[in-house]
Amino acid sequence: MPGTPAVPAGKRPTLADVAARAGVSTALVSIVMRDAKGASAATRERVLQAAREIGYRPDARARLLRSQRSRLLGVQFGLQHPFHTDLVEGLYAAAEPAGYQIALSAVAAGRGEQRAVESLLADRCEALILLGPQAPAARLAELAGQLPVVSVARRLRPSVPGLEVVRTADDEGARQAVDHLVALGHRDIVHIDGGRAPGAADRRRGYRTAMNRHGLAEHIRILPAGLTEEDGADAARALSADRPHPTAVMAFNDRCATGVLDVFLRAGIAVPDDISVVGFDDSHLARLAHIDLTTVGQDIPRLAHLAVSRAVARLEGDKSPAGEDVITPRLVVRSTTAPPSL
Amino acid sequence: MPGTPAVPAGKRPTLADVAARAGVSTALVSIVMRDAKGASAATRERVLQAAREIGYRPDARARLLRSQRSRLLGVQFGLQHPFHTDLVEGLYAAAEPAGYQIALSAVAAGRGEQRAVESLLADRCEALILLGPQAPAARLAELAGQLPVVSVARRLRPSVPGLEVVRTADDEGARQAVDHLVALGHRDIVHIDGGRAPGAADRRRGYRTAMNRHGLAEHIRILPAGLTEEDGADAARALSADRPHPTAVMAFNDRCATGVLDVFLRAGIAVPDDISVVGFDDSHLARLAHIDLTTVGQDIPRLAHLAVSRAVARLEGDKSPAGEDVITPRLVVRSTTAPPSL
DNA sequence: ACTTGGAGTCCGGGGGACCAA
DNA sequence: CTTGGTCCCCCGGACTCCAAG
Repeated sequence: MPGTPAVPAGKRPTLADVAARAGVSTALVSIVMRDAKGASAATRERVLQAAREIGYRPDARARLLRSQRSRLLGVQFGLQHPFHTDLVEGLYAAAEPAGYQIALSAVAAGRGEQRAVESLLADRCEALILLGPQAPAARLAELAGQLPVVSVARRLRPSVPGLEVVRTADDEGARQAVDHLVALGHRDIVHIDGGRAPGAADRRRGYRTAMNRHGLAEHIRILPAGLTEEDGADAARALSADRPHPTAVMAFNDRCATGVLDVFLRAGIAVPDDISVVGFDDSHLARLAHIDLTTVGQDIPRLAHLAVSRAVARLEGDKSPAGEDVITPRLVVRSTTAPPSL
Repeated sequence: MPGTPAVPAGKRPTLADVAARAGVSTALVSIVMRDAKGASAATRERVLQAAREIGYRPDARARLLRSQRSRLLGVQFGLQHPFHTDLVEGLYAAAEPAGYQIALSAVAAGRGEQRAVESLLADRCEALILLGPQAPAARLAELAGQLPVVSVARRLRPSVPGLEVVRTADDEGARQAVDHLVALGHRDIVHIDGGRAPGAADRRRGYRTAMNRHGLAEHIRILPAGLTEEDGADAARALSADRPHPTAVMAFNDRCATGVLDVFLRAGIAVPDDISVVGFDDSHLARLAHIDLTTVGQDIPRLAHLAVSRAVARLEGDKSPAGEDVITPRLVVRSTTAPPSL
C-alpha cells in the first residue's frame, strides 16, 4: 500500500530502512540527511523521497554518540520562578544562533537540584547553565571540574575554580532601589530579605550600604523572609502589626513583593499611598498591569546571551581562567512607589 | 596520582576506563553499574570504587540506544503558562513511579510547537504529552500515527485516530461559573472568550448553555479575546466603556482574568463590589493572595497522572482504541465574586 | 553444578579510506 | 583527478553465549 507511512509496529525507521527503500547504501543516506556533499541532486531527491515516505527521522542520540560533540547545553531552572522562565526563553534565543541546543531540567517540588543536574549529565550535555543554583559552592566546584558550568544570578567567590558567573550587580540594584525611595522622601525603609537565596546577601549588603550613605543607619531594618510569595506575605504580616508602619519596603524579588502587596491590600494599607513597595527582577510578574510593580530590572536577554556565550567560549577551547560578567541593573519605576504621605 | 579525579581533558570516562582501572572486563562493569546479578560482592565494591575515583557516569543515550526502549516521555509545554508549569510539576511526579523520565520542550516566543515537537522526536521519546496543543488536528493525527500522543487540556474529535485525550470538562466548568454567579444574583454576565485557544470553544458553549438555562438568553455577550493577560486587559477596556457595566465577567482563564482585574482596578471599578470576576484553571496565579481569584479549578495532579497513565498504557502494549478522560472541574470561590450591588 | 568473568555482537549513525566511472 | 557512492570500523554501553574457576 504505497503512500502509507509504513510504521512497522512501533519500530522507528532507521538509515538502513531508508537505504533499502531507495536502493542505496546507508552511508549515502547519511550523507543526504546531513546535507553533506557527495551525492548527486537526483539521488538526493530519491533518498529524501524515500525518507519522507517511511517517516524517517534521524536519531539525535545515536548521532551524538558517534560525533563526540553533543552541542547540548543543559539548563537547570525553577519551574515556578517567572524570572527563570523568562531567562529560559532568552537562552533558547541565544543558543540557536550559536549552533547549540538546549536541554531543560526543572527544579520543582519533589525534584531537587541534584536530580535535575544528574539527568542533564546523563544526557551528555557539554556544559551546564544553572539558574539561581542553591547548591553548596563545593558541589558547584566539583561539577566545574567535570565540565564547563555557568552560574546565572548567583555570585560565587572567584576561588571556586572553573566556574563561570553571569549575574546582575545585586548590591547596585539594591542601592538604586534605596536611592529611588530616598529621593521620593522616604527614610523609614525596610528590607524584606531573601535569606539564603542566590543574590540575597548582596542585595542585603547593598541596602545596608545605601542606607548608611544616606545617613539612615538607625532606620536599617531587615526582615528575614525568602523568595516566594508566601515568604513575602509572612513578612508583611509581621510588618503591618507595627505602629507606625515603615513608609517603604524593598522586597527581595518580585514574587516576594507580590506577597507583600497582597497582605497590605487586605490589611487596608494602601500602596503606594501608605507604603511604597519595590521588587527585584522585573519578571513577567512585575509587568502584569494588575501588579505594576516598581522593581529593579535585570537585563534578562543580556544575562541569557552572556551565559550562552561563556559556555560556548569554554567549549570552543577558550583556555582563559573562568570569569564573571556583572550586569548593571536598571530601576523600572511603575506604580507601587510614591512620596510618603506626611 | 591516585585520588585525583583523572578527567583526561574533556573526555568523560566510559565503561572501559572503569574496567581498566578495576582490572576487569567492561561487561562486568556493566553488570555492576546496572546492579544486575553476576558479580561477587567483593568485585562489585572494587568496581564501584574505581567508578567513583574517575567520576564515571553512565551515558544515558548510549544505554537507550542499545536497549531500544528510551522510557522517555516527551512533554511540550508553554513556558509562560502557569497552568502548564503546574502540570509539568505533576508530570514529573507521576512519571517517576511509573519508571519513566520526562523530556521537556518549551514553546516560547520564537519557538513554535513544530520545533518543540521535532526536538522531542529526535530525542527518541517514546510518547508525546502535549499541553494545550494548538496545532491543527491533522498534524496531531499524523503524529499519533508515529507514536502514542496524549493531548492534555484540548478536546479533539474522537475521529482523530490514535490520539489520547485528557481534559477537564470545560463546558461543565463554564456552567459552574455561571451557576455560581447567578446564585449570587447576577444576570448580566459577560464571557471574555479565549478565541481559538484549546478549551475555548467548550467554555464558550458551556457559558451559552448555562445562560440559556437560566433564562438569561438576552444577556449573553461574548467578547473575543485570548489567553494572555493582555488579551484580557483589552477586553476589559472595551467593557469598562460600557454603561451600564455588566455585573459579572467570566474570563477564559486565570491569565486573562488577571488582565481584566488590572484594568478594572485602574478604571476605578471595584472587584467584587462593582463587578465580579471568575477565572479558569486555578493555577498558581489565581492562588496568589494578591489576586485571590475565584476560578474554575482544574484538578492538575489528576490530569498529570492520567496523561502519564495513558501514555504508559499505550507503550506497554494496551491495544484498545485511543480514549479520553474527562475530569470534572470544581469551582474555587475566592474573593473576586460577590452579589451584585443593586 | 554453580558462580564469576570474558569475548563478541548489536543498537543507529558518522566519517575516512577506497573504488567506480 | 573529480564526482558519486560504498565499505568498514568506531562511538558507549548492554546482552547473549561460553569458558574458566
